[in-house]
Amino acid sequence: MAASTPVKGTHTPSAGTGSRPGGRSARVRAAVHRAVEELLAEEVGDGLTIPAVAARAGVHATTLYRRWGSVGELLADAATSRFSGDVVVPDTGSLRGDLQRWAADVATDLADPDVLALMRATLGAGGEQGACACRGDREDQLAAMIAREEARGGAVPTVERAADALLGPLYYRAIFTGEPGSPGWARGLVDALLPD
Amino acid sequence: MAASTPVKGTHTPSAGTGSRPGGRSARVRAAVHRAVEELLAEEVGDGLTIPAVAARAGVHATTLYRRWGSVGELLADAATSRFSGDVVVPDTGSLRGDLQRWAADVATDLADPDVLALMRATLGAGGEQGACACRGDREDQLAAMIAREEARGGAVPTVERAADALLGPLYYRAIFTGEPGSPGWARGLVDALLPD
DNA sequence: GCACGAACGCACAGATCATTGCGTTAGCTT
DNA sequence: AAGCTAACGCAATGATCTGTGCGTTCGTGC
Repeated sequence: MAASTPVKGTHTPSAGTGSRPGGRSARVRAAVHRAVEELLAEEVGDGLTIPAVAARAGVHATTLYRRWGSVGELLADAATSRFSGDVVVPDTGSLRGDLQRWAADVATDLADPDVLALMRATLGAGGEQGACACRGDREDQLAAMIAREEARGGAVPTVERAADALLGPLYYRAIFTGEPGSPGWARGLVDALLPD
Repeated sequence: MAASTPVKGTHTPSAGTGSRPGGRSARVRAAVHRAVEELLAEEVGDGLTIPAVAARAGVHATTLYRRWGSVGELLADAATSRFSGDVVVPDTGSLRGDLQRWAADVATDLADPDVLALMRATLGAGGEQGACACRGDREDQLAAMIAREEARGGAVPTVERAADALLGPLYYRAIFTGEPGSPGWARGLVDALLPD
């Protein structure tokens, strides 16, 4: 590993489903993802290794080495699977209502210690790719709500500004401080963003 | 490591200077910290191991195992050392000026890929302790600037609100998106926080 | 200067991880 | 229903990491 990363090119790195989405592959993938979350919840944190995950999942370690190659890619895959489609975009009729509801949902999600552990581990081992996986499609959801309000003819902030004012504090609190924000606090962020 | 963490209690975990702050210990500590940053800059990322750090620092691996015990504590220590006292609190005479200057400095600091790699690795392996180490004393600096303005008799936001509006976006962009914010963008955050 | 003790270097051993080759199972195709 | 092939289980092996005991070096206090 010191000299140069060997550029292993032919195992499905992040696709996951592969070319054969059939029963067994999907079953193994689900079991592995669950094992990752369970082990991280038990604060093994540092020493999350391929053999440990394999043992917990009831799968041979060889399979993990072949399908994912490293804990970094494994965590990135698990994070992608966990953070996609877990929060639905609300539709309350007003931008403020949508954002408040959505921010509260995100805050609740980020308050889960298991989610936090998964995010931290993914950030550490997954590098750039893993970091983006933790965002999931939340910027897209934000953009969707703003676009809908704009279609209604309302005054809207830019997506960038909204991400700064909402996702920034939400993720910062969850990751860097011991205490993640409450849903009520998250709704307050929306009030700070939108003009009174 | 599967059974139970052995509760090693008697090595200085995060103090660093220890009971003998003399020449050699400090020299070793500095060399190790530099080695950590160098290795992380070379995107070893995942496989940052004690032996690798030791070899790079020109120190025996035994020393690292004894002083730090694990990569998590080592990274937390390195992060503490790196993120303490690197940004000075400006004094421009106005809160807006102070915050703009300070936010721009933080943004510049967070734009360094080496700093990013150190933060990501620390978050992953250092757990809660490492995560807080990445904040350094930035909330304190924020509080200091706000307290000074308050002593001048100006209207000030709460420290909590300022952290949400400034540190949140700054850290979120740096960690979760590929592109860290520019100093100009950081100054814009201050304008969004303070009333016109 | 001199003694004391903490921190380090060294060599060794146990454990765990990473990787490969081959046989077997199970899902897809016709 | 039968063949084909991807994906998995299994066992073995080399590499790397983790931890320990002992002698040595260097910083600190007298």
